Formats: sequence, structure tokens, C-alpha cells
Amino acid sequence: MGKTVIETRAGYMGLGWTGSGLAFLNLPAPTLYEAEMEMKPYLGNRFKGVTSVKEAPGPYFSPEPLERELKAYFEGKPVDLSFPVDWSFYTDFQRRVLQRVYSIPWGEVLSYGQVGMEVGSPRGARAVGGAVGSNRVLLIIPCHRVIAHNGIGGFGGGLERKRMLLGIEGIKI
DNA sequence: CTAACTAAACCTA
DNA sequence: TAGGTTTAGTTAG
Repeated sequence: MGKTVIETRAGYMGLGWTGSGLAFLNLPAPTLYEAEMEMKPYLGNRFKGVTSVKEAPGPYFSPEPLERELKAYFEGKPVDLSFPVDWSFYTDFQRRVLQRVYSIPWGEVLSYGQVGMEVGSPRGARAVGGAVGSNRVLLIIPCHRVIAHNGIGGFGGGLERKRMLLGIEGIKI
């Protein structure tokens, strides 16, 4: 497992990975220092204690290809960010929801209700909102592409940033 | 185990 | 458009 910070036009992004895939990816911060501070909560027991880290060396992960794609993303290019994810941080329900969200392509959106429908919880729109809020790998799992049926919905990192990401992808709400 | 939360959707008027 | 109601899953106690 490892961690690093990469620089894009939008700022410094902290990321970390385990033997299974990406463990966290933060949105761009204006300074290197801030990016490092935002990584701290992920570097405690939850990161070190995951059994998959110790028991499954997994494929070697190199951040360079991801860095290239993220730089392109913030230059407005419609990139595919389907990099491997460590799913062990989530409950079963969260995993079902996030895996569906993972496959939403650049520039498209779904509503919380639609996602619930597709993962077998037709009335679970609110629960879907809670589940996407547990996403640790922003952009890789594009939870900003899940919106309310009548508006933008919410976003853990602030609604302005959600609007900004959707704006990059050409979606106005 | 219950109760109190939601990043929702629906119904009515 | 505004309001109250229904809803499923997570989390705290």
C-alpha cells in the first residue's frame, strides 16, 4: 500500500491505495499542505488495519497512469477513470450502490431513486444518498453524477464543488 | 434493540 | 411551488 499527492491544474490531490486498489482519493486542494492534512483521517487504523492489505498483496499499483487521467479530467477532457478500487471499506449495501455508480460514464447523471431501483431498493432513494456519501474515492466512483430528481441533491465536499465537477462535464443544474 | 438521523421521492392542493 | 408524509438503510445509544 502507499500514498502520494499529485498536482493538477485544479490543485493538489491526495490519494492512497492498498493491495486491492484505491483506498481514497481527495478533491484538489489549493496547497500541498492542505492536501496532506486532508489525507490524515484515512491514514489511521482504518487504512492500516484492513485485512486485505496484509493478506492480499494484489497487483502492483502505479499512480502514474491515474495522474495522467486526472490531469486530463481537469483540463476538461472526457476521460475514463475506471481504476481499481479497494471495496473492503464499505458495507454490502454501500458496495452495491457504489459499484453501480462506478459505471456511470463521464457526462451522464442518474437520480438517487434510479440508482436505488437498479440495485434492488426501489424505495431506497434516501438510503442511496447515505451510501454515496460514504464514497472515499471521489471521481473514481463518480458520486457527483448522482443527483435528486428535482435538483442537485447534496454533496459531502460542498455543493459548490459538486456543481463545479458537473460543470466540467458539461452538465448545468 | 430502539431511535434518530439523512446527499430523496411522493402526494396534495 | 410549498407543505407534509412516506421511505430504507446506517449509526449512536
